[in-house]
Amino acid sequence: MPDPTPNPDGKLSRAAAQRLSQYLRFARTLAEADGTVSSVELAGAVGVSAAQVRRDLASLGHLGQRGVGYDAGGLVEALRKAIGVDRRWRVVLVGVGNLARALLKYRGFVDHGFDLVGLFDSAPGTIGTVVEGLPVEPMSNLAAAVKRLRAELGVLTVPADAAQSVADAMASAGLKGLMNFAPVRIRVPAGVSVVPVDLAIQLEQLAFAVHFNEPDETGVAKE
Amino acid sequence: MPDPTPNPDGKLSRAAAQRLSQYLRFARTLAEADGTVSSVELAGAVGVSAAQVRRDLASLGHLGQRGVGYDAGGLVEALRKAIGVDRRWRVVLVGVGNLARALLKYRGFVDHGFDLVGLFDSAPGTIGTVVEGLPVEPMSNLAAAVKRLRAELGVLTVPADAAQSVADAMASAGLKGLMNFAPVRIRVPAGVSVVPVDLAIQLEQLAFAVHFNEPDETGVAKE
DNA sequence: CGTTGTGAACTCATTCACAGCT
DNA sequence: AGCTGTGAATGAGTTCACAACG
Repeated sequence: MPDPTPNPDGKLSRAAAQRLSQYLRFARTLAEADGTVSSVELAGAVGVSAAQVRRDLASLGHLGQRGVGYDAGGLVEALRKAIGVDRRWRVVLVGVGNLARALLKYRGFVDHGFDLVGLFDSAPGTIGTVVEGLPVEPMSNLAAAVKRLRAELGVLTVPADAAQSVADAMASAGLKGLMNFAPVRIRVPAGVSVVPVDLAIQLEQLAFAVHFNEPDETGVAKE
Repeated sequence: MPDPTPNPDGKLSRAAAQRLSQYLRFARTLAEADGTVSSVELAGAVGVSAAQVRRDLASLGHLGQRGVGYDAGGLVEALRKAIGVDRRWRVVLVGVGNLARALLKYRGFVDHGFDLVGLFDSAPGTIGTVVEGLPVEPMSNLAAAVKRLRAELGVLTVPADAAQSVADAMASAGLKGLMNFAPVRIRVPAGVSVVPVDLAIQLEQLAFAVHFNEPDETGVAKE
Protein backbone atom coordinates (compact mmCIF):
# COMPACT_ATOMS: atom_id res chain seq x y z
CA MET A 1 0.00 0.00 0.00
CA PRO A 2 0.67 3.14 -0.80
CA ASP A 3 2.99 5.11 0.97
CA PRO A 4 1.77 7.23 3.72
CA THR A 5 5.19 8.64 4.37
CA PRO A 6 7.70 8.13 1.67
CA ASN A 7 9.72 10.98 2.97
CA PRO A 8 12.68 9.90 5.04
CA ASP A 9 13.95 13.32 5.71
CA GLY A 10 12.73 14.92 8.82
CA LYS A 11 13.69 14.28 12.38
CA LEU A 12 16.85 13.35 14.12
CA SER A 13 16.92 10.11 15.97
CA ARG A 14 18.49 9.98 19.37
CA ALA A 15 21.43 8.01 18.09
CA ALA A 16 21.96 10.50 15.31
CA ALA A 17 21.97 13.36 17.78
CA GLN A 18 24.64 11.60 19.72
CA ARG A 19 26.81 11.36 16.66
CA LEU A 20 26.32 15.06 16.06
CA SER A 21 27.71 15.73 19.52
CA GLN A 22 30.75 13.73 18.62
CA TYR A 23 31.24 15.52 15.33
CA LEU A 24 30.93 18.77 17.23
CA ARG A 25 33.60 17.83 19.70
CA PHE A 26 36.00 16.99 16.93
CA ALA A 27 35.15 20.01 14.82
CA ARG A 28 35.69 22.26 17.82
CA THR A 29 39.28 21.15 18.11
CA LEU A 30 39.82 22.06 14.47
CA ALA A 31 37.83 25.22 14.34
CA GLU A 32 40.70 27.53 15.22
CA ALA A 33 43.38 25.67 13.43
CA ASP A 34 42.38 24.95 9.90
CA GLY A 35 39.69 25.61 7.37
CA THR A 36 38.05 22.41 6.29
CA VAL A 37 37.28 18.88 7.38
CA SER A 38 36.31 15.98 5.19
CA SER A 39 33.74 13.34 5.94
CA VAL A 40 36.53 10.80 6.00
CA GLU A 41 38.38 12.67 8.72
CA LEU A 42 35.26 13.04 10.81
CA ALA A 43 34.46 9.40 10.30
CA GLY A 44 37.86 8.36 11.48
CA ALA A 45 37.71 10.54 14.54
CA VAL A 46 34.28 9.42 15.64
CA GLY A 47 34.38 5.83 14.50
CA VAL A 48 31.59 5.70 11.95
CA SER A 49 31.56 5.38 8.19
CA ALA A 50 32.13 8.37 5.96
CA ALA A 51 28.78 7.78 4.32
CA GLN A 52 27.18 8.02 7.72
CA VAL A 53 28.83 11.34 8.35
CA ARG A 54 27.70 12.75 5.03
CA ARG A 55 24.16 11.53 5.54
CA ASP A 56 24.05 13.05 9.01
CA LEU A 57 25.47 16.39 7.99
CA ALA A 58 23.43 16.63 4.83
CA SER A 59 20.32 16.33 6.96
CA LEU A 60 21.23 19.63 8.59
CA GLY A 61 21.39 21.52 5.33
CA HIS A 62 23.97 22.01 2.67
CA LEU A 63 26.98 22.87 4.69
CA GLY A 64 29.67 21.09 2.78
CA GLN A 65 31.31 22.16 -0.40
CA ARG A 66 31.75 19.51 -3.04
CA GLY A 67 35.31 18.81 -3.86
CA VAL A 68 36.44 20.64 -0.75
CA GLY A 69 34.86 19.46 2.48
CA TYR A 70 33.15 21.14 5.41
CA ASP A 71 34.25 24.46 6.80
CA ALA A 72 35.20 23.76 10.39
CA GLY A 73 33.86 26.98 11.80
CA GLY A 74 30.62 26.77 9.92
CA LEU A 75 30.23 23.17 10.91
CA VAL A 76 30.61 24.02 14.57
CA GLU A 77 27.93 26.64 14.26
CA ALA A 78 25.54 24.38 12.41
CA LEU A 79 26.06 21.52 14.81
CA ARG A 80 25.58 23.76 17.82
CA LYS A 81 22.30 24.93 16.45
CA ALA A 82 21.14 21.47 15.44
CA ILE A 83 21.86 20.05 18.87
CA GLY A 84 20.47 23.02 20.71
CA VAL A 85 23.66 24.24 22.32
CA ASP A 86 23.91 27.51 20.45
CA ARG A 87 22.90 29.13 23.72
CA ARG A 88 23.61 28.67 27.40
CA TRP A 89 21.52 26.52 29.71
CA ARG A 90 20.86 27.15 33.38
CA VAL A 91 21.09 24.06 35.51
CA VAL A 92 20.30 23.23 39.11
CA LEU A 93 21.64 20.23 40.95
CA VAL A 94 19.81 18.28 43.61
CA GLY A 95 21.66 15.98 45.96
CA VAL A 96 25.04 17.30 47.02
CA GLY A 97 27.12 14.19 47.62
CA ASN A 98 30.45 13.07 46.27
CA LEU A 99 29.19 12.65 42.79
CA ALA A 100 27.81 16.16 42.79
CA ARG A 101 31.11 17.53 44.01
CA ALA A 102 32.87 15.72 41.22
CA LEU A 103 30.47 17.16 38.69
CA LEU A 104 30.90 20.65 40.08
CA LYS A 105 34.62 20.43 39.55
CA TYR A 106 34.16 19.22 35.99
CA ARG A 107 35.06 22.09 33.70
CA GLY A 108 33.39 20.51 30.69
CA PHE A 109 30.13 21.50 32.25
CA VAL A 110 30.60 25.20 31.83
CA ASP A 111 32.74 24.78 28.74
CA HIS A 112 29.82 23.23 26.93
CA GLY A 113 27.39 25.96 27.79
CA PHE A 114 25.85 24.72 31.01
CA ASP A 115 25.80 27.04 34.00
CA LEU A 116 25.19 25.52 37.39
CA VAL A 117 23.15 28.11 39.18
CA GLY A 118 21.76 26.34 42.23
CA LEU A 119 22.40 23.48 44.64
CA PHE A 120 19.77 21.73 46.72
CA ASP A 121 19.75 19.03 49.34
CA SER A 122 17.57 17.77 52.12
CA ALA A 123 20.23 16.94 54.72
CA PRO A 124 20.32 19.60 57.44
CA GLY A 125 24.07 19.18 57.78
CA THR A 126 24.61 20.01 54.14
CA ILE A 127 22.16 22.84 53.78
CA GLY A 128 23.85 26.17 54.21
CA THR A 129 27.31 24.96 53.35
CA VAL A 130 29.01 26.43 50.31
CA VAL A 131 30.26 24.06 47.63
CA GLU A 132 32.35 25.33 44.78
CA GLY A 133 31.08 28.82 45.42
CA LEU A 134 27.40 27.97 45.59
CA PRO A 135 25.34 27.74 48.78
CA VAL A 136 23.33 24.58 49.29
CA GLU A 137 19.66 25.40 49.71
CA PRO A 138 16.89 23.30 51.22
CA MET A 139 14.54 21.43 48.93
CA SER A 140 11.71 23.65 50.06
CA ASN A 141 13.34 26.48 48.13
CA LEU A 142 13.47 24.55 44.89
CA ALA A 143 10.32 25.70 43.15
CA ALA A 144 10.87 29.35 43.94
CA ALA A 145 14.54 29.19 43.06
CA VAL A 146 13.97 27.52 39.72
CA LYS A 147 11.63 30.31 38.82
CA ARG A 148 13.91 33.04 40.11
CA LEU A 149 17.01 31.59 38.46
CA ARG A 150 15.12 30.71 35.29
CA ALA A 151 16.69 27.26 35.34
CA GLU A 152 15.47 24.73 32.82
CA LEU A 153 17.59 21.68 33.47
CA GLY A 154 18.27 19.66 36.58
CA VAL A 155 20.87 17.16 37.63
CA LEU A 156 19.60 14.45 39.93
CA THR A 157 22.28 12.97 42.18
CA VAL A 158 20.35 11.51 45.08
CA PRO A 159 20.12 7.91 46.29
CA ALA A 160 17.88 5.55 44.40
CA ASP A 161 15.14 5.44 47.00
CA ALA A 162 14.71 9.20 46.94
CA ALA A 163 14.98 9.61 43.20
CA GLN A 164 11.35 9.42 42.20
CA SER A 165 10.06 11.85 44.78
CA VAL A 166 12.85 14.30 44.05
CA ALA A 167 12.17 13.98 40.35
CA ASP A 168 8.53 14.78 41.00
CA ALA A 169 9.57 17.89 42.89
CA MET A 170 11.93 18.95 40.12
CA ALA A 171 9.34 18.46 37.44
CA SER A 172 6.68 20.37 39.30
CA ALA A 173 9.21 23.11 39.99
CA GLY A 174 9.20 23.64 36.24
CA LEU A 175 12.39 21.99 35.11
CA LYS A 176 12.13 20.66 31.57
CA GLY A 177 15.01 18.22 31.48
CA LEU A 178 16.57 15.96 34.07
CA MET A 179 19.87 14.17 34.02
CA ASN A 180 19.30 11.22 36.28
CA PHE A 181 22.27 9.59 38.00
CA ALA A 182 20.18 7.45 40.30
CA PRO A 183 20.09 3.80 39.31
CA VAL A 184 16.35 3.68 38.84
CA ARG A 185 14.05 4.64 36.05
CA ILE A 186 12.13 7.74 37.00
CA ARG A 187 8.75 8.69 35.65
CA VAL A 188 8.13 12.25 34.67
CA PRO A 189 5.19 14.17 33.27
CA ALA A 190 4.88 14.67 29.54
CA GLY A 191 6.97 17.56 28.37
CA VAL A 192 9.87 16.72 30.64
CA SER A 193 12.85 14.87 29.23
CA VAL A 194 15.11 12.52 31.10
CA VAL A 195 18.59 11.42 30.20
CA PRO A 196 19.60 8.51 32.37
CA VAL A 197 23.23 8.09 33.34
CA ASP A 198 23.14 4.69 34.87
CA LEU A 199 26.48 3.38 36.04
CA ALA A 200 25.16 0.00 37.08
CA ILE A 201 23.88 -0.62 33.61
CA GLN A 202 27.02 0.71 31.97
CA LEU A 203 29.08 -1.60 34.12
CA GLU A 204 27.00 -4.53 33.01
CA GLN A 205 27.46 -3.47 29.42
CA LEU A 206 31.18 -3.55 29.98
CA ALA A 207 31.00 -7.04 31.44
CA PHE A 208 28.88 -8.09 28.50
CA ALA A 209 31.27 -6.67 25.95
CA VAL A 210 34.27 -8.30 27.57
CA HIS A 211 32.62 -11.59 28.29
CA PHE A 212 31.60 -12.04 24.70
CA ASN A 213 34.55 -10.13 23.43
CA GLU A 214 32.54 -7.73 21.38
CA PRO A 215 34.64 -5.39 19.40
CA ASP A 216 32.54 -2.67 20.88
CA GLU A 217 31.54 0.79 20.45
CA THR A 218 32.79 3.39 18.20
CA GLY A 219 35.02 1.59 15.98
CA VAL A 220 37.56 -0.60 17.08
CA ALA A 221 41.09 -0.75 17.01
CA LYS A 222 43.63 -0.59 14.48
CA GLU A 223 46.96 -1.64 15.56
CA MET B 1 33.07 -0.78 6.86
CA PRO B 2 36.13 -1.33 8.96
CA ASP B 3 35.10 -4.29 10.96
CA PRO B 4 37.00 -7.51 10.56
CA THR B 5 34.89 -9.08 13.30
CA PRO B 6 31.38 -7.86 12.74
CA ASN B 7 29.45 -10.00 15.15
CA PRO B 8 31.09 -13.21 16.15
CA ASP B 9 28.20 -15.18 17.39
CA GLY B 10 25.87 -12.82 15.72
CA LYS B 11 23.51 -12.57 18.60
CA LEU B 12 22.77 -9.66 20.83
CA SER B 13 23.12 -6.10 19.71
CA ARG B 14 24.42 -3.55 22.12
CA ALA B 15 21.04 -1.94 22.48
CA ALA B 16 19.45 -5.29 23.18
CA ALA B 17 22.00 -6.01 25.87
CA GLN B 18 21.11 -2.75 27.50
CA ARG B 19 17.48 -3.73 27.63
CA LEU B 20 18.44 -7.02 29.23
CA SER B 21 20.17 -5.11 31.99
CA GLN B 22 16.99 -3.21 32.60
CA TYR B 23 14.88 -6.33 32.68
CA LEU B 24 17.35 -7.78 35.11
CA ARG B 25 17.09 -4.85 37.43
CA PHE B 26 13.34 -5.10 37.51
CA ALA B 27 13.30 -8.86 37.84
CA ARG B 28 15.71 -8.65 40.76
CA THR B 29 13.27 -6.56 42.75
CA LEU B 30 10.62 -9.21 42.20
CA ALA B 31 12.72 -12.28 42.59
CA GLU B 32 12.20 -12.66 46.32
CA ALA B 33 8.66 -11.46 46.41
CA ASP B 34 6.60 -13.24 43.85
CA GLY B 35 6.71 -16.03 41.35
CA THR B 36 6.08 -14.73 37.88
CA VAL B 37 6.34 -11.68 35.70
CA SER B 38 4.58 -11.06 32.42
CA SER B 39 6.02 -9.41 29.37
CA VAL B 40 3.52 -6.63 29.85
CA GLU B 41 4.77 -5.89 33.34
CA LEU B 42 8.36 -5.88 32.22
CA ALA B 43 7.47 -3.68 29.30
CA GLY B 44 5.80 -1.18 31.54
CA ALA B 45 8.68 -1.10 33.96
CA VAL B 46 11.35 -0.64 31.34
CA GLY B 47 9.46 1.43 28.84
CA VAL B 48 9.44 -0.77 25.78
CA SER B 49 6.72 -2.74 24.02
CA ALA B 50 5.63 -6.12 25.30
CA ALA B 51 6.47 -7.64 21.93
CA GLN B 52 9.99 -6.32 22.32
CA VAL B 53 10.30 -7.96 25.72
CA ARG B 54 9.09 -11.29 24.42
CA ARG B 55 11.39 -11.13 21.43
CA ASP B 56 14.36 -10.30 23.64
CA LEU B 57 13.67 -13.00 26.18
CA ALA B 58 12.84 -15.63 23.60
CA SER B 59 16.28 -15.09 22.13
CA LEU B 60 17.78 -16.35 25.38
CA GLY B 61 15.91 -19.63 25.27
CA HIS B 62 12.50 -20.78 26.29
CA LEU B 63 12.22 -19.38 29.74
CA GLY B 64 8.62 -18.32 29.85
CA GLN B 65 5.59 -20.45 30.37
CA ARG B 66 2.66 -19.83 28.06
CA GLY B 67 -0.40 -18.65 29.83
CA VAL B 68 1.62 -17.91 32.95
CA GLY B 69 4.61 -15.66 32.41
CA TYR B 70 8.25 -15.77 33.36
CA ASP B 71 9.49 -17.15 36.64
CA ALA B 72 11.23 -14.24 38.31
CA GLY B 73 14.02 -16.25 39.83
CA GLY B 74 14.72 -18.17 36.68
CA LEU B 75 14.62 -14.99 34.69
CA VAL B 76 17.22 -13.38 36.91
CA GLU B 77 19.49 -16.35 36.44
CA ALA B 78 19.06 -16.44 32.70
CA LEU B 79 19.60 -12.71 32.34
CA ARG B 80 22.68 -12.78 34.54
CA LYS B 81 24.17 -15.45 32.36
CA ALA B 82 23.20 -13.77 29.11
CA ILE B 83 24.76 -10.48 30.14
CA GLY B 84 27.82 -12.06 31.64
CA VAL B 85 27.23 -11.11 35.27
CA ASP B 86 26.70 -14.60 36.61
CA ARG B 87 30.13 -14.23 38.15
CA ARG B 88 32.13 -11.51 39.85
CA TRP B 89 34.49 -9.16 38.06
CA ARG B 90 37.68 -7.68 39.45
CA VAL B 91 38.13 -4.02 38.68
CA VAL B 92 40.92 -1.53 39.10
CA LEU B 93 40.47 2.21 39.05
CA VAL B 94 42.95 4.70 37.69
CA GLY B 95 42.74 8.36 38.62
CA VAL B 96 41.69 8.95 42.20
CA GLY B 97 39.84 12.26 42.08
CA ASN B 98 36.41 13.29 43.24
CA LEU B 99 34.65 11.21 40.66
CA ALA B 100 36.58 8.15 41.74
CA ARG B 101 35.70 8.79 45.37
CA ALA B 102 32.06 9.06 44.41
CA LEU B 103 32.26 5.78 42.53
CA LEU B 104 33.99 4.07 45.43
CA LYS B 105 31.15 5.02 47.71
CA TYR B 106 28.59 3.72 45.25
CA ARG B 107 27.23 0.48 46.63
CA GLY B 108 25.75 -0.57 43.32
CA PHE B 109 29.25 -1.37 42.23
CA VAL B 110 29.72 -4.28 44.55
CA ASP B 111 26.03 -5.14 44.56
CA HIS B 112 26.20 -5.87 40.85
CA GLY B 113 29.17 -8.15 41.08
CA PHE B 114 32.07 -5.77 40.58
CA ASP B 115 34.88 -5.81 43.13
CA LEU B 116 37.22 -2.85 43.18
CA VAL B 117 40.56 -4.38 43.97
CA GLY B 118 43.08 -1.66 43.21
CA LEU B 119 43.54 2.10 42.98
CA PHE B 120 46.18 3.89 40.96
CA ASP B 121 47.23 7.47 40.44
CA SER B 122 50.25 9.39 39.29
CA ALA B 123 50.10 12.32 41.74
CA PRO B 124 52.73 11.91 44.47
CA GLY B 125 50.40 13.52 46.99
CA THR B 126 47.74 10.92 46.37
CA ILE B 127 49.93 7.85 46.15
CA GLY B 128 50.09 6.05 49.46
CA THR B 129 46.89 7.48 50.84
CA VAL B 130 44.09 5.09 51.65
CA VAL B 131 40.71 5.69 50.07
CA GLU B 132 37.71 3.66 51.13
CA GLY B 133 40.00 1.04 52.52
CA LEU B 134 42.26 0.70 49.50
CA PRO B 135 45.77 2.14 49.21
CA VAL B 136 46.52 4.26 46.17
CA GLU B 137 49.43 2.81 44.25
CA PRO B 138 51.68 4.49 41.68
CA MET B 139 51.06 3.89 38.01
CA SER B 140 54.32 2.02 37.78
CA ASN B 141 52.73 -0.77 39.79
CA LEU B 142 49.80 -1.15 37.44
CA ALA B 143 50.96 -3.96 35.18
CA ALA B 144 52.23 -6.12 38.02
CA ALA B 145 49.18 -5.43 40.16
CA VAL B 146 46.72 -6.29 37.42
CA LYS B 147 48.42 -9.61 37.04
CA ARG B 148 48.64 -10.27 40.76
CA LEU B 149 45.04 -9.22 41.39
CA ARG B 150 43.78 -10.96 38.28
CA ALA B 151 41.80 -7.85 37.38
CA GLU B 152 40.07 -7.75 34.03
CA LEU B 153 38.27 -4.43 34.01
CA GLY B 154 39.42 -0.89 34.55
CA VAL B 155 37.74 2.38 35.36
CA LEU B 156 39.39 5.40 33.83
CA THR B 157 38.80 8.62 35.75
CA VAL B 158 41.66 10.85 34.73
CA PRO B 159 41.62 14.23 32.98
CA ALA B 160 41.06 14.26 29.24
CA ASP B 161 44.63 15.06 28.31
CA ALA B 162 45.96 12.04 30.17
CA ALA B 163 43.28 9.63 29.08
CA GLN B 164 44.89 8.14 26.01
CA SER B 165 48.25 7.42 27.57
CA VAL B 166 46.63 5.97 30.67
CA ALA B 167 44.39 3.85 28.49
CA ASP B 168 47.45 2.56 26.68
CA ALA B 169 49.00 1.60 29.98
CA MET B 170 45.84 -0.11 31.14
CA ALA B 171 45.48 -2.08 27.93
CA SER B 172 49.07 -3.22 27.95
CA ALA B 173 48.71 -4.17 31.60
CA GLY B 174 46.26 -6.76 30.37
CA LEU B 175 42.89 -5.22 31.19
CA LYS B 176 40.19 -6.36 28.80
CA GLY B 177 37.54 -3.73 29.37
CA LEU B 178 37.69 -0.05 30.19
CA MET B 179 34.99 2.25 31.44
CA ASN B 180 36.09 5.63 30.24
CA PHE B 181 34.89 8.73 32.07
CA ALA B 182 37.24 11.10 30.29
CA PRO B 183 35.53 13.26 27.69
CA VAL B 184 37.59 12.00 24.81
CA ARG B 185 37.42 8.98 22.60
CA ILE B 186 40.21 6.61 23.45
CA ARG B 187 41.76 4.12 21.09
CA VAL B 188 42.50 0.66 22.35
CA PRO B 189 44.02 -2.47 20.85
CA ALA B 190 41.76 -5.10 19.39
CA GLY B 191 40.39 -7.38 22.06
CA VAL B 192 39.85 -4.57 24.53
CA SER B 193 36.37 -3.13 24.97
CA VAL B 194 35.54 0.40 25.94
CA VAL B 195 32.34 1.72 27.39
CA PRO B 196 32.36 5.49 27.27
CA VAL B 197 30.55 7.43 29.96
CA ASP B 198 30.69 10.88 28.52
CA LEU B 199 28.96 13.52 30.57
CA ALA B 200 29.55 16.29 28.09
CA ILE B 201 27.76 14.37 25.41
CA GLN B 202 24.97 13.32 27.72
CA LEU B 203 24.46 16.93 28.70
CA GLU B 204 24.17 17.89 25.07
CA GLN B 205 21.67 15.11 24.57
CA LEU B 206 19.62 16.59 27.36
CA ALA B 207 19.74 20.02 25.80
CA PHE B 208 18.74 18.49 22.49
CA ALA B 209 15.81 16.62 23.97
CA VAL B 210 14.53 19.66 25.78
CA HIS B 211 15.14 22.11 22.99
CA PHE B 212 13.15 20.07 20.55
CA ASN B 213 10.89 18.72 23.24
CA GLU B 214 11.46 15.14 22.41
CA PRO B 215 9.47 12.81 24.49
CA ASP B 216 12.73 11.08 25.05
CA GLU B 217 14.21 7.97 26.27
CA THR B 218 12.41 4.93 27.24
CA GLY B 219 9.07 6.11 26.32
CA VAL B 220 7.73 8.57 28.65
CA ALA B 221 4.39 9.67 29.43
CA LYS B 222 1.32 8.02 28.26
CA GLU B 223 -0.66 11.15 28.50
C1' DC C 1 -9.17 -18.09 29.62
C1' DG C 2 -4.07 -15.55 29.59
C1' DT C 3 0.45 -15.33 27.94
C1' DT C 4 4.38 -16.83 25.36
C1' DG C 5 6.97 -17.57 20.99
C1' DT C 6 7.46 -16.46 16.22
C1' DG C 7 6.73 -16.00 11.03
C1' DA C 8 5.70 -12.07 8.38
C1' DA C 9 5.25 -7.25 7.63
C1' DC C 10 7.00 -3.16 8.42
C1' DT C 11 9.78 0.89 9.86
C1' DC C 12 13.94 2.87 10.59
C1' DA C 13 18.99 3.16 9.79
C1' DT C 14 23.10 2.37 7.24
C1' DT C 15 25.82 1.48 3.25
C1' DC C 16 26.53 1.50 -1.80
C1' DA C 17 27.52 3.73 -5.73
C1' DC C 18 27.53 7.40 -8.52
C1' DA C 19 25.93 11.89 -10.30
C1' DG C 20 27.13 16.62 -9.68
C1' DC C 21 29.79 20.41 -8.12
C1' DT C 22 34.51 22.67 -7.27
C1' DA D 1 41.69 15.43 -9.64
C1' DG D 2 38.72 15.41 -4.78
C1' DC D 3 34.60 15.45 -2.07
C1' DT D 4 29.77 16.08 -1.13
C1' DG D 5 24.80 14.91 -1.52
C1' DT D 6 21.48 11.47 -2.50
C1' DG D 7 18.57 7.89 -4.87
C1' DA D 8 18.58 2.94 -4.49
C1' DA D 9 19.77 -1.23 -2.18
C1' DT D 10 20.59 -3.47 1.82
C1' DG D 11 20.33 -4.57 6.57
C1' DA D 12 18.91 -4.18 11.40
C1' DG D 13 15.51 -3.76 14.59
C1' DT D 14 10.60 -3.52 15.91
C1' DT D 15 5.80 -4.39 15.79
C1' DC D 16 1.74 -7.17 14.16
C1' DA D 17 -1.00 -10.80 14.67
C1' DC D 18 -1.92 -15.23 15.68
C1' DA D 19 -0.95 -20.13 16.51
C1' DA D 20 0.49 -22.93 20.40
C1' DC D 21 0.30 -24.13 24.92
C1' DG D 22 -0.38 -24.40 30.08
